[in-house]
Amino acid sequence: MRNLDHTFAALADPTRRAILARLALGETTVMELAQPFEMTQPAISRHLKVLEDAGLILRRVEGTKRPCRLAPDATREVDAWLAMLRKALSANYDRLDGVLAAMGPAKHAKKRKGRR
Amino acid sequence: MRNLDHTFAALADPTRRAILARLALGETTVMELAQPFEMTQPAISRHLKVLEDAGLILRRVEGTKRPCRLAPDATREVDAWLAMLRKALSANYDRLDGVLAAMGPAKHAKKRKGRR
DNA sequence: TTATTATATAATATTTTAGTTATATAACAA
DNA sequence: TTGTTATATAACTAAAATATTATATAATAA
Repeated sequence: MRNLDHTFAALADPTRRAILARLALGETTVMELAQPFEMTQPAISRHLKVLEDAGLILRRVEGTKRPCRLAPDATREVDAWLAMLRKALSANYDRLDGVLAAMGPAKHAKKRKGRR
Repeated sequence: MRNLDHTFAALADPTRRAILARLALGETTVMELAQPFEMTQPAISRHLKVLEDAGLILRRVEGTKRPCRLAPDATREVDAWLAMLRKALSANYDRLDGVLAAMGPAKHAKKRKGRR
């Protein structure tokens, strides 16, 4: 799951998320991406490399430009992993639900030693 | 969106994802969490703090123990953000679909200057 | 050819992260 | 009270990430 590391890490940076949000509107060049940020062009190039390595964007060559776009299956792995968590959460919720139902009202004091 | 930073960053570490996967099975203590890892207890405590700050887990006090569990709405913000991306991706896909349909077969050479 | 444009890469400084050991604290057991 | 258990915190180190400036490269324009 080495790649989940990269993908989540790539998503953890606000500049990179902003870049992705911009790319959600469609393909653009590096310069165009860099413009709204108070950051040098090399910094943006590095961010793009991180996004590319994470599998979040694709780049093609067009003359001297390198237009970027979202990778079609960008969030697939991440989605799968989060789905696991969500499933666990709803399972836990159901379990709690069952426990509460089984206990009925006002039968809360169980054998646990501590306070609650 | 400061918190998205924290949540994604927390998810970027394999140890922390393993901890979450373990918690998906149910609440446990710090020691129990630490056991499968080749890592000291303080290291695990720090990971737990990161997860807590990211809103991914909750902790309660039970005597000398601090049982952890998944936060019920752990992935909510993250899910929302990723949903935005997915939506954009499918929109882009539909758009491409439309373009291809409009072009019909074998009418690919458009006005763009470069090779393709 | 030479200049310009769009982008990448290298060297470097700064900050952040992740781990370690040592130590503190609070609850429990004896 | 004293020792033990479960966990947290501090001090520190090492490694990784982020940004900067300076420079390289490759395509286009003149």
